[in-house]
Order: sequence, then C-alpha cells, then structure tokens
Amino acid sequence: MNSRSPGLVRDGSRANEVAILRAALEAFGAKGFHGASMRDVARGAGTSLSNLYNYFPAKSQLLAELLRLANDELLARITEAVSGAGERAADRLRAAIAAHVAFVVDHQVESLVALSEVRYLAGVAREGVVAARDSTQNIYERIVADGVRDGEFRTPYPDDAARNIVSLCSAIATWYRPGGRLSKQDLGEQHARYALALLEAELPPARSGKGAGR
Amino acid sequence: MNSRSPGLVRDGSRANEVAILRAALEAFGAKGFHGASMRDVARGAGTSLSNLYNYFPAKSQLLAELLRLANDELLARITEAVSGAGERAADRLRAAIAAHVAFVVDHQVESLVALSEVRYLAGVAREGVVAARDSTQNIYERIVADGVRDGEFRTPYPDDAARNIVSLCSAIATWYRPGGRLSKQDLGEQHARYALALLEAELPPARSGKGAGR
Amino acid sequence: MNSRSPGLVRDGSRANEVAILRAALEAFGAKGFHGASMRDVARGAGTSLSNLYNYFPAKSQLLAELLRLANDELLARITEAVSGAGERAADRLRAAIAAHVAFVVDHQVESLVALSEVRYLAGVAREGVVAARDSTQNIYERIVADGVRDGEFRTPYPDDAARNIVSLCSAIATWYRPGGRLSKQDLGEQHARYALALLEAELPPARSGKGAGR
Amino acid sequence: MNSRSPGLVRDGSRANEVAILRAALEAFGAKGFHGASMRDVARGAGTSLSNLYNYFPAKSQLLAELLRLANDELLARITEAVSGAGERAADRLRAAIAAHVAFVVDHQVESLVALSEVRYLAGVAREGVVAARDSTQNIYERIVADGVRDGEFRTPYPDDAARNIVSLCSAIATWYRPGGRLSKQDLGEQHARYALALLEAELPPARSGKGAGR
DNA sequence: AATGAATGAGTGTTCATTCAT
DNA sequence: TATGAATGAACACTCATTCAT
Repeated sequence: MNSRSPGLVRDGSRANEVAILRAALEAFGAKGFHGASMRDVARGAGTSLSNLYNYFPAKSQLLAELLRLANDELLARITEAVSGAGERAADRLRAAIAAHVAFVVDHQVESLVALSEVRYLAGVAREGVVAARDSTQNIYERIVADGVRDGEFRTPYPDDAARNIVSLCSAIATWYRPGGRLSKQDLGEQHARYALALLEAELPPARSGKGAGR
Repeated sequence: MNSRSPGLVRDGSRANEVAILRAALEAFGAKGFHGASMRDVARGAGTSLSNLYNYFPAKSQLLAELLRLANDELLARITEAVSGAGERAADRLRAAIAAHVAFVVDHQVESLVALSEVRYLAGVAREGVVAARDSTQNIYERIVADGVRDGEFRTPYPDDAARNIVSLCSAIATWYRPGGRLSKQDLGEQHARYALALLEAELPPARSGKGAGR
Repeated sequence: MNSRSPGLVRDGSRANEVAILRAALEAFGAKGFHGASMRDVARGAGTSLSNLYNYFPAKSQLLAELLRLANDELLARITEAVSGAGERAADRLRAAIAAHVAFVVDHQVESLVALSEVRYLAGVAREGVVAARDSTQNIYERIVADGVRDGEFRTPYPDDAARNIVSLCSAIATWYRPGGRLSKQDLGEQHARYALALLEAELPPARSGKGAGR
Repeated sequence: MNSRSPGLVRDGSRANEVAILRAALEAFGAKGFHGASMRDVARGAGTSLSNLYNYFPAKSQLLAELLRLANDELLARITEAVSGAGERAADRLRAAIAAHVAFVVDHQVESLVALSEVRYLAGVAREGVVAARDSTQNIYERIVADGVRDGEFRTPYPDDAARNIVSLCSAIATWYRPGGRLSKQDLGEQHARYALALLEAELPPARSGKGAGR
C-alpha cells in the first residue's frame, strides 16, 4: 500500500476496469457479443487476456456491466430531466425525449449494444437490465397516462404509445452519424414533435422545421 | 410435388434447401448469427453437417439468403398493397402499413433476424439486402412526399418520417407474442393511425380504439 | 460408403478409436487424469486435437470408457476362471486369483489407472464402473463365504477378507515390472497362497517357494 | 499465542504455514494434486494466492512437505511402537500394525494423498519420501526375516510379505469411514491377524472376532 | 509477511470448413 | 446428393507463478 498516494492503486485498478469496459463496448458494438472475443477486448484494453479475468469473471459479466451502466445512466438522465420539467404532460414528454435523444447521441454505441445484445444476457443480470429498461418505459407511460387524463393527448391507443416512443428514440442509435443534418437538439425537438403528434396532442402549426425541405 | 415429374430430384433438393433455411432461421433467431453454429443448423434441418455445404457454400450465405428472401417478400407485399390502394396518400399509407405489420406478425423471426443480424452481412450480399430495405423505405418516402405535397400531411419533419414509420413497424417483431391483446388487423390499424398522427394528418376523432381503456 | 470393402471405413474408425483409447491410457497412466491433456492424447494417437472429439465427446468419457473396458474385462476373466474351477472354495479362489493376477500383469497400466483414477469419474460413468468393481469383489465374497461354511477357511474375519484379497491383487499394478523375479504364474501362485493363508485355510507345508531365499 | 513473546511473529508464521498445509492436504485429497489449484489452497487457508509463495516456493513443494510429514510421522509411530514391543517377531508385528492402522485411521487424508499422489513428486523430494517409505517397509521386512529365522513364520514367500502387509494397512485409507463397524483397535487387531495368518504364523484358534458373524 | 495486479502458457472444447468416399 | 472423418484456428477460461508495493 502506498501510504503517500492513497487511492492510487485503486485508481489504477479503476482505470483498468474502465479501459476494459470501454474496449468491451467497442468490441461488442463492432462485432456483436458473440462475434467479439475476449482477446479482442484484451487487445483493445491494452492488457493481457488473462488479466481481464481479474476484473470480470466472465465475458457475460462484461456485457452485463455494460448494459447495467448504460440503462442506469439513461434512466437517471430521463428521471432528472422529467423532474425538472413543468406540470403539463407535453412539457414532461419534451424533457424526457430531449434527455433520451441526447443520451443516445452521446452514447451511441452503448445504446446500440443495449438494444441489440440484451438478448445474450441471462439470469439475474438480465433481470436487472430489463428492470431498468422497464423503469424507463414506465416514465413514458406515466406521462402518457397523465396527458390522456388531462385531455392533452387524444390518441385512441395510449397503452402502446410509450413503447413506440421509446422505439423511436432508441432507433436513432441504429443510423445516427455525428455531423449529420440535424444537431442533437434538433433531433430532440424533432422526436418530441413526432411523439406528441403520435399521441395526438395539440401542436403548434408547423413552421420551417429543419429537415423539412430538400 | 408431382411425384412422376422429372423435377422430383430437384423438388427433393428444394425441400432440403427449404429445411436448411428454416433451420438456419430458427437458429439465428434463437442464438444470433454468431451464437448459432452450423451444427445447430444441420441438426435443425435433419441433415448432416457437411451436407449443408452442398446447398450453401458458407454460413454467411445462409444469412444472406435468409435476409434476401425476407426483404424481398416484404417489399413485394408492400408494393402490391400500395398498388391496390386508392389515390390518397393516407390510403396508400394505410395499405402499406397493413401489409407491413401483417408481414412482421406472420414472419416474426424473419423480421427479427433481418433487423438484428444484417450487420453481420458483408460485401455484395449486404448491398443487395440494403437495397431491398431501401426500396421498402422509398415507398414510404414517396407516400410521405405525396401527402405533404397534397397537404394531407403537415409534419414539419417529412424527411425523416418514413424511416421512423418503418422503425415502428419493424419494432413489432421485438415484442409481439401471438395471442396478445391486439389481433394482426388491430395492430395494422393501430400503427396506421400512429403513422398518420406522426405525419400530422387529419384524423377521424378517436372512438374506442382497442387498447384504449384498461 | 465403399460397397466393395464393407466395414473398412468403420474399421478405420474403430482403429482410430482404439488408438485414441490406447493413447489416453498411456497418458493417464503416465501423468494421471488431470495431469494429462487432450493434446497429449491426440499426439499419442497420431491425430488432431479436434478429431478426438469426433470419437469421445469429453475427456471424462475417455476415462470412463477406459475404466469400463478394464473392469469388464477383469470381471469377465475372473468369472470365467471361477466357473471352470472345482467345487472346493480353495480351488475357486486359486482360479480367481490366478486370473486376477494375470490380468493385472497383462494390463498393468489399465489396472493402475483403474485403481487411481476412478475418483475422477462422476455421474453414471462412475456408477457403472463401481458396479463392475463390486461384482468382482462379490465373487471373492461368495467364495469366502462358501469356504467358511464348509470349514475350509477358519479366519475370524471373513467379512473383510475379500476386500483385502482384492487389494493384494490390485496392488501388484503399483510395483510390478516385467522381467522381475517372479513370473506371472509364480505371482499367481504366491498370491493364492497369501490369500489362503490370510483366510486361515489348511495349507500344504511350504517347500521351496520361489522368492523364499535370498 | 503468547502475545508478549518475541516469538509471536514466528508463531503467526507457523500458524499460517500449518493452515496452508492443511488446506493443501484437503485440496489434494479432494481433487488430486493436479486437480487442485493453488487458488483452492489459498481459499482453504484463508490467505491470498500470492502469499502462498512466501511459505512454499512451488506447488510441488507443498506436496513434498505434506508427504514428508506424513511418512515421517508414520515411520516414527511404527518405530516407537516396535521398540516398545516384546522380543518375539509376532509381538513386534502386532505392535507395528496397531500403530500403522491407527495412523491411517487418524490421518486418513494424509494416508490417501501419500498413497495416490507420490507419483507427482519429482527429484529430491521424491527420493526423500521414497526413503521414508522404504524405511517403514524395512521395519516390516526385518520383523518378517526375524520371524522366519526363529521359525515363527512359515510362509514360503517371506520376501514379498512385508510389502503386502504394508499394502493391507495402506488400503484402509481408501475405504475407511469413521463410525464404521470396527473401531480403530478392532481394525488393528484384525489386520494383525490377517498379517500373521499371511505369514503362516501359529495362531490362537479363532473365537468370535468382531466382524465374524452377521 | 502480505496484497492485488499481472502474465504467458496451457486447459478442455467448439468453430467453420474441407476431404474422401 | 450425402456422409463421417478430419483439420487448424479459435474459443472462453484457468493455471502456476511473478511483480510492485
């Protein structure tokens, strides 16, 4: 124990853990969970294959941790955004979607991996991740229910709307490329409007929404 | 089919090919492309491992053929549905979505695999599949453009609407379970309304759309 | 299938299986079950590592098959020897021990491996092998019981005698070297006399038994 | 133990060494030398993996020390027992066997490991252990030779008798379970009689030796 | 004496694919 | 067309051991 720089060793350890997680993320993102090997991860993390196992006891736990982190972060961001939004359902929805879209754009690979590799999780790990995902969707469901109750949303299909809104936001991860036509904020506004329209909310008249003309 | 015809061998051959494709579909659907092995496919098809290679020269071509078939079929169904629909964009959209949703429900595994395993296609195979997928999306884009031109759709974001509509339809494959609350037709109507709402079309007042109440 | 030399392929297959079993026997004998690797076995069998798995699905099954063969053969030899022996218990014991010792000498490595590596067998395989071993010991127990009943054996401890006789015979595998002082037959006679003495049978006066002097 | 004494550190050290040896014994006993890992030992000893190497420079030396201790203890016990016994060979044999059997029962795992894992010792360590084992057997050989010289033992095979007597005693480790039919003393008497009978000594008429009836 | 991190060789096993028939 | 045997590379993971502290 280095008594003069407390935490340094642990920090080094943490740093390694982070490097491994980052490498795993890249590997799983590029080749998929089964397509990526622990050797890929080790190479990406700049460590030896066997040392990986000092940090994560199994490949599956690497995925589990990755998804747990991503889903928790997403949930936290949306929760916070909603808590800071106004009373009206439309406002809360706008806040949620802005946070959601921002997360997907900021963490595209995490989002992609969370979307496409959950299926390879098993057991407790799966349940935890699914729970976080459900929590996220629940936020939308509550907003939708409130909006319907208050007469803000008039969709005849409120029960399935939340899921579809989540789908729309998640799907961004599958095609987004940085530097595209729309900025992160633009994308957020766009998706908020898509969502509100889908819910059959009252909308301000369309003006010159970016991406409108060709 | 005709046991006297000289085509019998070919038919047997065809039968085998179909069995192999079906087995590959199930395997890829259950475990993912990289998670499923050629042995899994052979077992599922009831043939020997090595005989697989008499029909498909590589695992990747199994996936390619699978995706080609699925995308072509989807494209054909939507194309036909649209061609038989009315003049108005909303009508054509309804027809397209009905066909689309029906395909996803009828061929859920195909849809799921097409959604999640395209990434493992490379080279020409990929291009072919991507082309078919683009053709499908183009149909929606044309409808959207027409609707906007005719004043039916008032969304400020017409350029990205088609992609999102496709997303909504495709996403059904990720959660649908036969025998659920909504029938195939219900789902089609629901998604058509979601899409039209998203496009900010004029909509009939919501009545008692299934799934509305609890 | 080669229709002109039926069985050739299977024979080749059999030959390979035998070569693998032989190599496994040598490897397990030399280094123990856990000390020997499948690569050792493959090298010894003159085939590739992966091809081993076309014949035996797991290392443990190699051991299981080895032990099954050895124990069955031993049981068969002793059974046959006893069935061809006289009525008197001493005669049957002599026959059993002669066969037993001959087997151990003829198949020293098998005997050694059967003795020291059974513990690494698990599940059904273990039960099968243990059953065969018990059957062998049962033969001795029956002979002992008969001899006691007939007054041939006067040991006060007949219940544990059979196990100890088996021990004496098995132990040969741990020290025997071909070309030693005693021939296979000598060893058999010696152990028969040891066993009869242990059972406190009436014995002919000792003459010049080999190994008596120095 | 004595917290004030300067020997505390050494005692702690000793305590650790003992814990490690005990853990190694259990691990090797349960899984065999090659089947047990240094991690198993560390876990069992309640210390870290790397700290093991402060006490034993290699896995093999753990085994060596274990076997040395066991064989030395056995040798010491038998030596002492014999030295306190009478003049007659039969009496010395009885004493030796009583001590031998008691050791095997008291230290079953040590005995088992000594029996089955010696083969994995190499070099000097092996020689030391083999020497101790030979010393033990030599005691028996001397007794046998004396008994033969004095006419107490009339076996025609005196040269191999000692080894077999040792075998009989060692074999107890392979099947003994505490709480069985025979006590430690019973087992000792039983094996003494087996041994004397095997040597063709004059024996008192069998009475009701435990384990005789059913 | 004690630790956690690290390593390189090695483990049993499976992979997609090819070969001979 | 169909098979079983074969292969070499790769897989996830564990090993005994060492290093820095």
